[in-house]
Amino acid sequence: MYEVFFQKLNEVITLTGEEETIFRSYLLPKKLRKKQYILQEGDVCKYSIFVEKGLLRSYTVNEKGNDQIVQFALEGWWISDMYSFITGEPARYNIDALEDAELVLISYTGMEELRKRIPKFLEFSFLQMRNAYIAFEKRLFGIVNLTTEERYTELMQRCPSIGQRVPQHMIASYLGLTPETLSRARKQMATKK
Amino acid sequence: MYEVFFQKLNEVITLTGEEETIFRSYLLPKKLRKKQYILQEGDVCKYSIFVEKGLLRSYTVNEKGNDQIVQFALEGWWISDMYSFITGEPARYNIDALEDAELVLISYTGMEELRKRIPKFLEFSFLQMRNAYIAFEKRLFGIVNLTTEERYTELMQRCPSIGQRVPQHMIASYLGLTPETLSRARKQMATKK
DNA sequence: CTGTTGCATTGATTTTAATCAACGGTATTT
DNA sequence: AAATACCGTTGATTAAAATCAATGCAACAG
Repeated sequence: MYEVFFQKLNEVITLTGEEETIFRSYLLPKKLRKKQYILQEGDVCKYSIFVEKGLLRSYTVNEKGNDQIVQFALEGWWISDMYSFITGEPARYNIDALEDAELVLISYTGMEELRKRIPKFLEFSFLQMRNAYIAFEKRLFGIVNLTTEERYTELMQRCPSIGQRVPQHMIASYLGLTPETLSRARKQMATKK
Repeated sequence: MYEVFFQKLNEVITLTGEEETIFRSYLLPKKLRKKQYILQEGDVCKYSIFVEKGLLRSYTVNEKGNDQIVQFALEGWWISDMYSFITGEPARYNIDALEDAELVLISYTGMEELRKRIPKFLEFSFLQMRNAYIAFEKRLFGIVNLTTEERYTELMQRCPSIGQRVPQHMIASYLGLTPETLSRARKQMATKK
């Protein structure tokens, strides 16, 4: 159990057997069926979520009733409403499963205790957060500086599996486009080549 | 010296006198005149930069020759090209002073050693990174979900001093707008009220 | 098998912001 | 003090994407 989880952890830090035992006592397994929520807007985000298997997304519903996808999370990725998680305020995002999924949950206090009890995990958390920060920075850069087509191809190169596993209109939403615009952009790209 | 720096640090963690001494040995003071660069696109970002005084910005120049402002940094804020800083690759951003500034620089290895020698600083770095992450998340949310006017007012509320200290066309750039569009939006808002 | 639902595509129209261009005011420089 | 650069505003035009609407297709449920 928790194979992917510990594999990912061990890519960055090396846990002793004892540490791993401590770790396991904080982990909560959770299975999620397609379309099920793990977090709904307005609830407090109690857990930091690690995806062992499957595919999740976080999104908001805008005033017109459209989903605005904030993030996808494949196997080995983390997802949460970070702001709600650390402040305890109601979440602004929904998180649900786009495919049946197996998750590993860690509570806020669980995370705090783990960082205290296993200093290596504090280091992991720092590096993890730094990577997440850089990813956001890149995404922001892309939104400001790249064209629709460039943004789409960038995503497809970075995460080809997203293209296969997620319907196109959700990719459009993630890129901040309407489905129609993405469809036309793809057509453009196909004919250009 | 380094008053603001240690003040900010002590808001989060408490350093002993000895730790502060260690810290000081890693700090590099630097004064910057208005319009001077501390980092230019293509160079490697060698330092994590803390602003003691003054105002910096990071930006890219797009293919049309316009500045695209990524970030402002007021007193007490950190700024760098994080990606270049941790990978050693050439920076994609320029960083320069919008006002005469006093900075505190820490090198990459300096940061690493500090995190090792002073575990509290690792904790600080984690929390700092987490806040930066959340700030980015919010900004991305704003770009996707808020109108031009909402984004502008949000920024002005969050950072009123930016409005006083930064010319409007730079704020437009930060918000991802042309100066003309921001000017018109402001007019709109004024008449609406 | 048949009706329903979700999805991608395409066309026509509207909306929004970018672009191009000009003007007046202010600050800076020499 | 005169010249210059910088800045914000405004108007006219263009370009890009959103919106509205319709169609075809595939998967799925009853």
